[in-house]
Amino acid sequence: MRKTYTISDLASEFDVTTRTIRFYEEKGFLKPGREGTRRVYSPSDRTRLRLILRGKRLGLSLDESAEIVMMYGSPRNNRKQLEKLIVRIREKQTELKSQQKDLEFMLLDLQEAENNCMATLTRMDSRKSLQEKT
Amino acid sequence: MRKTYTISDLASEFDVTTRTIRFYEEKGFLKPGREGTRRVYSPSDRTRLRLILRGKRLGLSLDESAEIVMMYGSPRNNRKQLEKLIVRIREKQTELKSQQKDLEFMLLDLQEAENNCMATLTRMDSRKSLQEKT
DNA sequence: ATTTTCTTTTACGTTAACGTAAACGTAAGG
DNA sequence: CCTTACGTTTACGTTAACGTAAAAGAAAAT
Repeated sequence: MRKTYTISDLASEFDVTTRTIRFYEEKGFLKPGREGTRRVYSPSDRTRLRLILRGKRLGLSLDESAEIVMMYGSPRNNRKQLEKLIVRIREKQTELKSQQKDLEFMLLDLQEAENNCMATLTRMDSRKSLQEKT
Repeated sequence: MRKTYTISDLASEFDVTTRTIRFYEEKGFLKPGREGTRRVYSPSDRTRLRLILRGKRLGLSLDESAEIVMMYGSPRNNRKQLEKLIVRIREKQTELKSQQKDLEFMLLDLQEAENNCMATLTRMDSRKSLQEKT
């Protein structure tokens, strides 16, 4: 028997509100089953949610996130569409790689900032220990 | 003589509107000089803008971006504040490194998606060439 | 049985990050 | 001098991504 999840299972697992999950459904990013009136989420629903949230953490809009999720879920049949999809995938890869660069530079800047702080602290310490010697 | 920039210099260089730049000033992230009524931007203003926009590309809010910019601009005098700053810097570094992980995984997923697409295309090709042989 | 806990739908409210427009000043070019 | 281009402030509008509240049903706990 396949595992399923309630809406609050997912909400607490991913630390979002149920409102958020319902909102994603409204927008068409999730299509859970129903048990009577209650929503029932499959493992694949769960994966989709996880991927959408990952996209969000990277600063993508919901639409962008959802597009990417579609990308790895869709075994297109039509050749034209497949070729278009490949183009979009490569565009996204390029964007993300440029974002990687931004991240690296920001980390370098932060490292430098930290070093400066540490150096200042060290200078304060050495001055203090000099004073103690008097 | 130090170089300066007009608001539209910066707007066109970084591909944002002048409204955006004035908005950042309203929020206190930029404090350009004035020449009469006109805004005059220094190289350091320009750098701040550049860094804020880089933060935005990474999905940070303006406040978060601005906080980071403050981090590498501020030679604090007070020891307590310096220690706090170092803590914040390390927190940010941790966040960004986790974001790096997300990025890597998303790139891997996209690579896999691309491979699948290519494989499908290849299969379509081979079937086509078989048909041509009949 | 009833209180609490979870769920549902519907709908209005909120915040960030600008967009857009009005109404006006100024400076340079023809 | 007039137009054209760029600048200013003020203020209302917009979109995304939910938050929040109301009103009601169902199930689990006491």
